[in-house]
Amino acid sequence: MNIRLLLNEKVSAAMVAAGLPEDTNPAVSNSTKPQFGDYQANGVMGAAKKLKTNPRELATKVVEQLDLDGIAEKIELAGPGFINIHLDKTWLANQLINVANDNKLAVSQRKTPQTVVVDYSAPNLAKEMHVGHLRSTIIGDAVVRALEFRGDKVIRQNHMGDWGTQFGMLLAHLNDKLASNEVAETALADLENFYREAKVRFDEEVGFADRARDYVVKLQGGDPQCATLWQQFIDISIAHSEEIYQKLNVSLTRGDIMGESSYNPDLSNVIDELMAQHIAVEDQGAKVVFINEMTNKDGEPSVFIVQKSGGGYLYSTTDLSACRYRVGKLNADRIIIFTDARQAQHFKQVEIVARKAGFLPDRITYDHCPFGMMMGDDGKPFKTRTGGTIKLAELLNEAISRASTLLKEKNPEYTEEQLDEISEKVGIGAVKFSDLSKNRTSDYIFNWKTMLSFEGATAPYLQYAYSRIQSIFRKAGVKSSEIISEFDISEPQEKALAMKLLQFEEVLDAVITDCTPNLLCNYLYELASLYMSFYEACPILRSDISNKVKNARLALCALIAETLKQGLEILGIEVMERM
RNA sequence: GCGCCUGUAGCUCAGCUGGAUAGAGUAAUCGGCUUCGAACCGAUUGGUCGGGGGUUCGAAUCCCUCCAGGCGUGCCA
Repeated sequence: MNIRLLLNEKVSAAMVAAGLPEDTNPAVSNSTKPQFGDYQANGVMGAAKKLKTNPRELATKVVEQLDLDGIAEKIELAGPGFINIHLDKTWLANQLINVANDNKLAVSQRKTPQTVVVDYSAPNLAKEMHVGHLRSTIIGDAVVRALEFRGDKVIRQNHMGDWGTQFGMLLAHLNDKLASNEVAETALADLENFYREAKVRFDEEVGFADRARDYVVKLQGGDPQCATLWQQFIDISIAHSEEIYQKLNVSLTRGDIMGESSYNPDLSNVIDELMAQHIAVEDQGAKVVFINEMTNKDGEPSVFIVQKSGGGYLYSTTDLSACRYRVGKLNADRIIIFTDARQAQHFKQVEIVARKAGFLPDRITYDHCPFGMMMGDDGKPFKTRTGGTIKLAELLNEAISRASTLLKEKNPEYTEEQLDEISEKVGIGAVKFSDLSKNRTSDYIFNWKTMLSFEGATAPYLQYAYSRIQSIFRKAGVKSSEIISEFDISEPQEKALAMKLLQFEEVLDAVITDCTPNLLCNYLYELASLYMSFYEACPILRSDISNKVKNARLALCALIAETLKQGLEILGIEVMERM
């Protein structure tokens, strides 16, 4: 059920009946103020401008044709030509019954499901996951779950960085460690440190850099000893990532890993095809594509290198191969890639070349969803005082520990076990929500305080709303599933909640179309906030409340709890009976 | 130099297919627990929407320009 779409259709029909062209946009949206009704249609004014007629008169004609019998209780004409729609309370109550009786909360399912390939997380296996990896991982995961909830077929792809040039350096260093009888697990216990050691040797030690480069060539050539070393490295790195995913409640599994190395056998084919089609040409010893659609710093066509002068391949080659694989083998209808904004130009180039080469037919959408870098308080790229980055594991543990402290204060009666379980849900939820609720395509500022806050517009606020509802059911001595779905919308708080509940699908659609989970965060916060106001204003279990009203309010509570739970589940945030 | 992104309340951010009086959280101040959980609710204070032009009935939103910041711009990913 998408009310906005329904009203859009109705107003559109009225516009056509009033003599307007069929493609006129009704522009129905939520009303900006309560006195302007629940929804408003603004399209008449734009149409009037085009036709050079009086908007007010045109709006009158459209309203005459507008048939919202049973849906709206009042349609008003206001200002220069706004059409304000006040929805009918009985109609709203009936819609709520549909939501209550549907296990998908009446969110309509795709009639023709799409196959959507979603590329996200993609940690670099050379390093431990740090706070910068948070965004791609959790935004991607939220979009994935939203797509699945709507009925699309999703194929997760974790495009792990397991094949870069830096691996030569890491392998050389690991080899030396093993030669001096160290065990791989011990050597790699601290990935960050291991990487730093290798980098220092690479920069300073005579001969090491050359050995590192040899390792790259050997690795890409399939040398067995290299492959063994590489595999040890990869296994430990992956285990680390999986630990983080589990803690973060992210749905990625080992089966979703399709690292850069997976495309290695196909890279030469990609080059052959590009050469055969004369899309790529040789230039200064390298194989490149000149892209006329974009320009470089000299105003000439931008250069897209697909093979280095030494014969090596680059991430451009890998991404082209990945594109071909996703279209050809995975049958993608849509490809979504989450990376930071620095790669925006790269993916634009990949798309242009892939389309030209026929790897990516026009019917397939290719969405690169960029997001900004994390900055420090000073607006400069984020670093800790010691110059490093904050490890993701460290941030998560800190969040859990702070939640635990708070929880102990508020509920001293909890057992250790309960404490651990709840503080993990609260702490992780807080971190995820604070990141997911931002929609920054540009850079954003990392802030311990807001990231670890449990008050205001945070995950704990939403979890608290859910727990409060469960508390009411306990007190009433009924289960939410036993409540008869009958609604009585009389108080303003109840109407506001009914409206909000019925907008769940609208929000999900927007999240899926634009890959913006922050809209879902906003929505759930508003829902919880409306519930808190309702909670204060409308008593439920008090003795002077009639059974009819009591039941209706409990039914409303049940729907709110379900929607909160489902919405948070899409964000990968858990709810609990008590907190 | 060129390209992309960004500039909204003290701080962190929504809002951006042009719509009516620009919203939250936080911080500050005040009020509310003998009544369904105060991680809450209510109220007040706080804005030249970076500056300047333009388009029009109407601009935070679209266009131009300037300023500031971030990123990218041929052999890293």
